[in-house]
Amino acid sequence: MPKYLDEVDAVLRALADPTRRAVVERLAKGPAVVSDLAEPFSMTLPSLLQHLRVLEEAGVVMSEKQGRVRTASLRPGSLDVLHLWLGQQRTPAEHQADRLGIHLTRTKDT
Amino acid sequence: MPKYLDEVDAVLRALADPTRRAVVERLAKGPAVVSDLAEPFSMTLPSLLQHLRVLEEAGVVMSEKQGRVRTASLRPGSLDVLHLWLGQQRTPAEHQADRLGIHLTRTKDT
DNA sequence: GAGATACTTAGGCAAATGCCTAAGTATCTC
DNA sequence: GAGATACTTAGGCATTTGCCTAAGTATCTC
Repeated sequence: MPKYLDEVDAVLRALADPTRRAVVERLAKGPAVVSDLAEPFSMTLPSLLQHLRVLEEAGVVMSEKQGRVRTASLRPGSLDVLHLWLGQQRTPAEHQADRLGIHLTRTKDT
Repeated sequence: MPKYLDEVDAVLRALADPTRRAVVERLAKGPAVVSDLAEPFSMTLPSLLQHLRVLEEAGVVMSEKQGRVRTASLRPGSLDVLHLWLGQQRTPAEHQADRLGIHLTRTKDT
């Protein structure tokens, strides 16, 4: 697997979990201290920290400890690889639609 | 979890697996018959079919059976929700950069 | 209609994942 | 420096995931 695809893999794995996405959504609004980050979840601190570690290893989140407090934040641009990958998975029909400026609406009944 | 987030969840879960991403990459080039789809993978047909089912349930792939042959294809626009979600996870700094037309390069040593 | 094809279903199993409790360790506060 | 804080590490456990083999079922081909 090429180097950039490893990154896509790590990022997608990280984002595949709802808890981790919630963390990302929270951090998109700005940095947060670990305990504050954990507060809204019905989950123990160690569990949430594990999620945070996954996000960090995927390069999506970074964190720094000052004293006994660890502050986490989103790593800017870390999700760009996903946009890139997604862009490559467009069907010929979609490329065609792009050229015509048409927006295809999906038909999915749920 | 709001309705659209369920979709994000399903799509991200589906794309979190390398085999399933490879299938998507293949289908981005055009529809394919199940057995042809399975051929490049060192995996039994039933295993690959399971992946295909996950992709279908996530709405990323659709398939149709004619006779004894099932043809799978990407469902156009199914990945749009991801673009949408990704767009919402931009940091204030990134929004700022957008306005200035600056492309942030990530510093990651590996 | 007998055999080959192309899936499909069912069941099982090992490894990965997500979560928890319990017990640290390092700082901070008084 | 004693107790409170804020993580951190370690270990365990149930569920989910990804994969397999074996045994169907529905076409197609001759």
